[in-house]
Amino acid sequence: MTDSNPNASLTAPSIPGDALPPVEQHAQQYATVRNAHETELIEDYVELIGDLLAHRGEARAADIANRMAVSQATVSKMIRRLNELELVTSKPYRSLFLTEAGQKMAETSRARHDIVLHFLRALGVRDATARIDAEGMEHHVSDETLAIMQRFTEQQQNN
Amino acid sequence: MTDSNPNASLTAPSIPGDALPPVEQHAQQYATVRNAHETELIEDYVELIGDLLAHRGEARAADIANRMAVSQATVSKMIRRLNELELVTSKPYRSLFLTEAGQKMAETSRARHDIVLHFLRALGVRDATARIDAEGMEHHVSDETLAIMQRFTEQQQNN
DNA sequence: TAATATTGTTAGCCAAGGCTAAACTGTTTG
DNA sequence: CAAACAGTTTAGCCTTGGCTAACAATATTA
Ligand SMILES: [Mn+2]
Ligand SMILES: [Mn+2]
Ligand SMILES: [Mn+2]
Ligand SMILES: [Mn+2]
Repeated sequence: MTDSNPNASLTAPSIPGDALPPVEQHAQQYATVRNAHETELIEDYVELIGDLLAHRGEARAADIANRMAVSQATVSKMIRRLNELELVTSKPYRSLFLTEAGQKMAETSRARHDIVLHFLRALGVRDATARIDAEGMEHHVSDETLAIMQRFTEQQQNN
Repeated sequence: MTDSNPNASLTAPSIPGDALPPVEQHAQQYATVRNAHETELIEDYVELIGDLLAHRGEARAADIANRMAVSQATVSKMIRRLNELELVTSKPYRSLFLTEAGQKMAETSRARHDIVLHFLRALGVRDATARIDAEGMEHHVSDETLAIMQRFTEQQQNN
């Protein structure tokens, strides 16, 4: 620390706000986020495949590419990975289907997604905004928070 | 679609739930999330550096590595990138400092983070859980939702 | 002050998730 | 039924964000 510290205004915290959390707790925050990032794309794919099967009767790679706004090549590579994870089954040039595990993941993800979306709407967020926010938030909401969101939404509807 | 469709239960949607959003809107959801992912780690670093400067007077690479639970090498590489983006200034083996742009980003990110954290606590989420959830959620909350969260928290406190 | 401990950097590796271009398969249609 | 079109796959590239191991610089302390 020199006298020419260019952030002088930050070095003497007159009003330091919340203190920093303990190192271990702080590290846990970031670690949990990194962890979520590893699985979230997988969940989005599986959830979308489930939705396409439910609403359209089939899930084609081209639909996924369009709905996600990524290239078909990207989808193709991801499908290979979903296959390796035994979440989907696929025959070349045919519709995708979900394995047991895939169906389970799709249901769980869809349920979580819906709770977050409905919560945001109950809060007063416009539908289009709520959909965008929910798509990202869903992967970072703990079970505890999820339960609270669900209760909140239900109470809102009983008023 | 063959007769041996293993997801038969999903192909005739008796209760199809919400319909799929229009393709363009759906694509926008995923695109917004991908976009957030590009900047969120940068924001976390800058925000943490600002916090360390405010609360500790200096921001060392080792502190960041400890608080984020990543290796020093990872931090070192990231600092180079923050330097290239002109968000931080650094001399070898010395504390980091934020540029003007860095300070601005730190403030914005911190403010957003706090609004989400305080909102979750106001909702009734336990502090430790709220901190973990906020760390991920903050990057996926629109300005619209953020404003609503802030209003909710204030009203909660006036009761 | 010399030895040791701490801190920071660099090099080289990996996986994930994007992309384009090119090849291949299946479907539709003149 | 052949040609054109649409859908799918593959190959090869890129960036991000992790990692470990080896090395360099600074700080501490015997
Ligand atoms: Mn989802
Ligand atoms: Mn999502
Ligand atoms: Mn933050
Ligand atoms: Mn964060």
